[in-house]
Amino acid sequence: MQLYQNQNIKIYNSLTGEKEQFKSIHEGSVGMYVCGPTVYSNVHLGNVRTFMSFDVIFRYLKYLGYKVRYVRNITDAGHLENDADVGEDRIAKKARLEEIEPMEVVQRYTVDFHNILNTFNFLPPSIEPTATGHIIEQIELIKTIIDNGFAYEVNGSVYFDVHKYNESNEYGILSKRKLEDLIHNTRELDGQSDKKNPQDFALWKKAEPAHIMRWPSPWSDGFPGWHLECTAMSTKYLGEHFDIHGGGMDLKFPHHECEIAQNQAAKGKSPVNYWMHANMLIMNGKKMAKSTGNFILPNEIFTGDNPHITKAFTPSVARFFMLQAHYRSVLDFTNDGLLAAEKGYNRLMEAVKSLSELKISDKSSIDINAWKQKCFEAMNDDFNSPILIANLFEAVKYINQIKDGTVTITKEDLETLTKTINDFTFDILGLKDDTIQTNTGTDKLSGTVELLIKLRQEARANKDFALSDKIRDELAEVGIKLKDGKDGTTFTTN
RNA sequence: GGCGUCUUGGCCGAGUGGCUAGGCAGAGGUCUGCAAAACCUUGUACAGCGGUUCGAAUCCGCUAGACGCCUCCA
Repeated sequence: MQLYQNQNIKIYNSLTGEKEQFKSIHEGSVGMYVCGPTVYSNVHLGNVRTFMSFDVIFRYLKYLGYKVRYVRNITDAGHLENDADVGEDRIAKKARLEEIEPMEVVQRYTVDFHNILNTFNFLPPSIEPTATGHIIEQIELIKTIIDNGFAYEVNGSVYFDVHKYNESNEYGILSKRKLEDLIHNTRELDGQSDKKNPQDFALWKKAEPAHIMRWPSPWSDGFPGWHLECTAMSTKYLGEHFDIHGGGMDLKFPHHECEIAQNQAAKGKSPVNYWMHANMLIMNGKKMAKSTGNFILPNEIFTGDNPHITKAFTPSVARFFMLQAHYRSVLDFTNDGLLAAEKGYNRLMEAVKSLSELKISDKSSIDINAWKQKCFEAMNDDFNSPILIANLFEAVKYINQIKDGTVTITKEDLETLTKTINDFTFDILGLKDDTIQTNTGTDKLSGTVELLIKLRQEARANKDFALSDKIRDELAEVGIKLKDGKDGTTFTTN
């Protein structure tokens, strides 16, 4: 008996606009595809938030006992900077600017991406396929779409015929757009496009002579269209029809819309049961943009080296901060928000650490099993991590009250509490305890401060408060804070 | 211009047609030589205007504002 058999998960499906009961296609298994990054620059903090949302979803589904195959791709083939028919591909552009090979660009930023995600304690996906590793699959897919009459070749390039597709299918079904509206609102092109209609999108592009990333195909030496890779790779690893497809809100149109169209055109079926879209991360109330300076790199959070924050924050604090907001809400990244999150996070960690010291009683005055079920229900309700965190703080209060003796707990309930809070905090939310370690007496600084603490203790015993306060204040000046607790004095550095 | 989302107390941020979200800050208290820390208790709310309803912050309409997409983006 797996946990998931007792839990009713509801997922907000972007396709229908409603929360729906989750039921996997194959009993006990879940296939989930998430659009990964294009590796042409350092990973954006907004990317981190999106992938974090799906990391938590992945963790929860696994925790419930599902066998989850989580596929997240790396887009390493260059794609054009715009959907008009011209422009440079972004990886090639970066390669030119930095005077390195396109594949060096790809390698550099793939490594950066993995480093940052590791720092944030992400679980690796089950499969992380690359676009350039699936050129053959993409070419085969194009052939099928051409054979089915939904694509045409012009001058070595192949385009998806959106108008033709719309006659028998619904282009815009996901993003709630109408083709006629799109036609009216499309900006004028310069007339140099090979497309029949501006709404058509490229499945294959013939490469200009200077273009380095190129592959042979029946139509030309060229490269695949951006939307195609996800269709090819999701189909290869999850099948023509799978459970969950996720990504950032901004991918809804045109990217995911085109994926649906490609799948319908090639296989005659909609690819996905549940479409999930994570909302945007903004900063100080505005869109993050390098150009305006309203921008922060993930790494700068850990070093504090950015004008928008006043200090460094640990990865878990940043993670905790993000998970305090629901994945479908816009989240405003601010220094004050981080500061508040840090305090809350520390309080949670302190409580978790003190679980082993709690005294047990014959009776419990609190209902731990009801509390535990509330934790599950929070996650069952469209992966509501903020509600889960609120529940965790309810447990923090219990823990402190048990310490105070105003609440009692039995041995069995304490075991349930301990397991549940640990599972949800660390396994499901993916937090780590990276609170500042108090002294352990293992290094020279600790030994020295321990000595001062002892001297202060003696001064206090002798009522020499002038000396004891001097020790405390001057240590504080060099950044060592003393904390007087019930079991003696500890210190923290900053 | 088109499409869509959102507007909650000092700040962040959940949620529901009638019942405490939670965190941070503030206030009161416990502890302390004093403080800090820690812990306990606790006030303040649903953008504005109409409507539906026995009852709406929660549903509908209008107004104002914010954001996103429509062009590469998670």
